[in-house]
Amino acid sequence: MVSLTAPYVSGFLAFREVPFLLELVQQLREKEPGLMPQVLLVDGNGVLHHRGFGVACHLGVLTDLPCVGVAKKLLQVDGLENNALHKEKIRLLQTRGDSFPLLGDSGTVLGMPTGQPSPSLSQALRSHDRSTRPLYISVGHKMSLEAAVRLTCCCCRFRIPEPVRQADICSREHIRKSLGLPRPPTPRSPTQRPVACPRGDSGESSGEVPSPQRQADRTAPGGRRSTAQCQVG
DNA sequence: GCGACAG
DNA sequence: ATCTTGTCGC
Repeated sequence: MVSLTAPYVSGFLAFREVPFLLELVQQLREKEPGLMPQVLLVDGNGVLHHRGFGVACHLGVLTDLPCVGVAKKLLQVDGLENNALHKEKIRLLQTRGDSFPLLGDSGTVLGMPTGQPSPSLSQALRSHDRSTRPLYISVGHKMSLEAAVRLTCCCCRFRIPEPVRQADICSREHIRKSLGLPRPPTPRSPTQRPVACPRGDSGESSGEVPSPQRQADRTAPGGRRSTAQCQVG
């Protein structure tokens, strides 16, 4: 268990969570180097960020590991807006793997279309056939956007890539146990449905690095969870 | 009152 | 993130 002290401030997520994530990676390096992931899926943004340096970049630099930013909501920066046009583009994402580029005003680019070469850095991705809401993938560290999008999609059994999802589930369970709280009901959300995985290739292997976090303010809202993950390409 | 708001 | 309410699919 850890206790987060820094408050959550949009644009400064890394300053709240990175110290704990970094500590976990370092512990892994020291105690279980064989389990060191080749890449981290980070719950948050990479270069899709106010200053082009979100938590996925932050963690990537500090760990020297390839990192992918996997956000569940669009961070509206650099002119990017979750407006009608954006929603229409989302609507046009038909199947798993479909994506479109997120182009910021700065021209510096934050995204590009799947498969097409361009200096883009982030994309809205339909991660699952049965999920309407996209994921917002951005380069974190040492990875191309194309690879980041493909990897993320390959990790999705449901909307949220399994490494992130499992870290989330496991950390919540850990907190629940440690607090002796009653079981939260299993919500039948209209969002996620059990469907098939991407591919059934033989050479599959994936490790998981749950990174539980928490905060312990009495009245303050915001029980925390996990973030980083790994996956073999 | 309204929009923003990674987690 | 968390919380509610409502809908739909299995």
